[in-house]
Amino acid sequence: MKEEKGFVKEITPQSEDFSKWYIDTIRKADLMDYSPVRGCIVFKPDGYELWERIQEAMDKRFKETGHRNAYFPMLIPESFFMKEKEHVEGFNPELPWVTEAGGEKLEERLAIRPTSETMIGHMYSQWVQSYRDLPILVNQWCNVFRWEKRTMPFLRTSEFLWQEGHTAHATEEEAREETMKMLGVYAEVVENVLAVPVIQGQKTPSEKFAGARETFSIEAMMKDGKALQAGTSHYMGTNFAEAFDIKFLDRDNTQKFAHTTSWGSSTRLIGALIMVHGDDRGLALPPLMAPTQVIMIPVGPPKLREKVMAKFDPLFDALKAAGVRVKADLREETPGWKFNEWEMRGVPVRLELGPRDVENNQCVVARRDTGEKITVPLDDAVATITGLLAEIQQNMYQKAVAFREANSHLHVNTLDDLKAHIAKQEAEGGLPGFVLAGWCGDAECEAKVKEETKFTSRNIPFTPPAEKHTCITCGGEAKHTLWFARAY
RNA sequence: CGGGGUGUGGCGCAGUCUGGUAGCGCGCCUGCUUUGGGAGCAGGAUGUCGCAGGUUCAAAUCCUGUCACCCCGACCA
Repeated sequence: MKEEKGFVKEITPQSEDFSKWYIDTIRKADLMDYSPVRGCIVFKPDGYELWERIQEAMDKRFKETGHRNAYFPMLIPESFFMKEKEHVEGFNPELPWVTEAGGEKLEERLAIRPTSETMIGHMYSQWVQSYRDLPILVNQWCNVFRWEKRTMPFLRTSEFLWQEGHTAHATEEEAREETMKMLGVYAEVVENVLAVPVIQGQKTPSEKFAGARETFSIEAMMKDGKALQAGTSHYMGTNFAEAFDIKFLDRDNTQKFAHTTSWGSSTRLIGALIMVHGDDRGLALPPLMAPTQVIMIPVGPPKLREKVMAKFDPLFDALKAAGVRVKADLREETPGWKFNEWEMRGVPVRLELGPRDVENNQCVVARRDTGEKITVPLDDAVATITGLLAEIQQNMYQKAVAFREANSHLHVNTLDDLKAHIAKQEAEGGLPGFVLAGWCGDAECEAKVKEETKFTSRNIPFTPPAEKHTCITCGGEAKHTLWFARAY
């Protein structure tokens, strides 16, 4: 790896170097560009295509679970925010406002939506009269604005693209079921399509969504050992229904407030994808996500190119016919240059075909995840490659699981133990990673962990170890077992 | 908004202390030779040194002001 030529250097566990690697990688893979507006990014076609794959996968599951897409306005009247106290307090500091239009001052200023609970709550109140109008199962794909203090491409930008699902139900039971169902959809897509393993669990009260009764999240571990919240699902209870007057007449002829949920996942997932699979060669994409799954490169001197192309073109067509997203790189550059370029862009499989291969009726197949190169008879090429793509998808997921396990630490009993653990890892060049600890349920105990170690609570896993622990901070009885980590 | 740092061709930087009219690597363009892991040679193009003012015969360099961006904190999908 020649660094002076402008290529990425090896990942180091230190997050300082890691974020440099991250920025470098996404810039060289041509995924995004910075916009002239602070904290906003431009999605270039290669980056946007990753989002399209996520959208496609999510949308399919949403439809399968009975949801439909709709669209709500981007500008939200200030008075809407005032209706739910926690919600205003949570979002006010980061709202951009429209105060003037057509050269005249507006009588009520309008926020550019940071999320749509308020607007949708307002609309639902008009759509719901009877229990027969429920449930409402609606999702919206849109952009939102949050004027963040610190931004990082994809992970946290002032404007971002996301999906937000908003549902209203007649009963608490049904709404709770919906909340968990959609968390499950997130986990399934992120694990099976993005090949990113996640921990499902419940957020502590201090980390829950502003205005929610309960928040659930999926959390993933990045290659620098930090946690990334990759999706959230909220049970709102009747908080928003009461604030926006979403009432219905039930079977028993009484007025009741609806129970609502919301759930969201964003272009942040692209960041997760990069930070979980990338390596010293740049991006690495799981086949189900890769815009290009197979890159075909003819090799050998141009004099012999015609002979090579006689075998190259039919193979290209055969792969295409088999449903593989294949691309041919016929540029004049030297092969080595092209190999590196496509590795950096994360293409899972490279196929080389040269004069020697034509002679032996074979081709050379290289996989991005392991670097392994194999020779395959031309007749078997399509079957081998489709099989290989599935195998790479699996392997990348398994590798990510193994990485997370290796950097997860169970049974940290006290704050001193945690500090010793962090010091030890830092001294040895390891990653502090995730830590599982008991917690008494007191917000002050939780806050103290953050103050002293910068580890924040991630979530209470649904499947905690059976043995009970004491609270990491106060040593009292642990009501919950909690994942702690440094987080993005 | 507190603490620190940086602004020099498309990208990354040197030059600033000690003023003398701008340089390096990558990239880009042209030509020839190359092509199974980031090619070689030759030639070429690209800068009002963040902005404004000041000092000086002379400012990227010194002084004053200002803007922008980045990093560390508080906030967050």
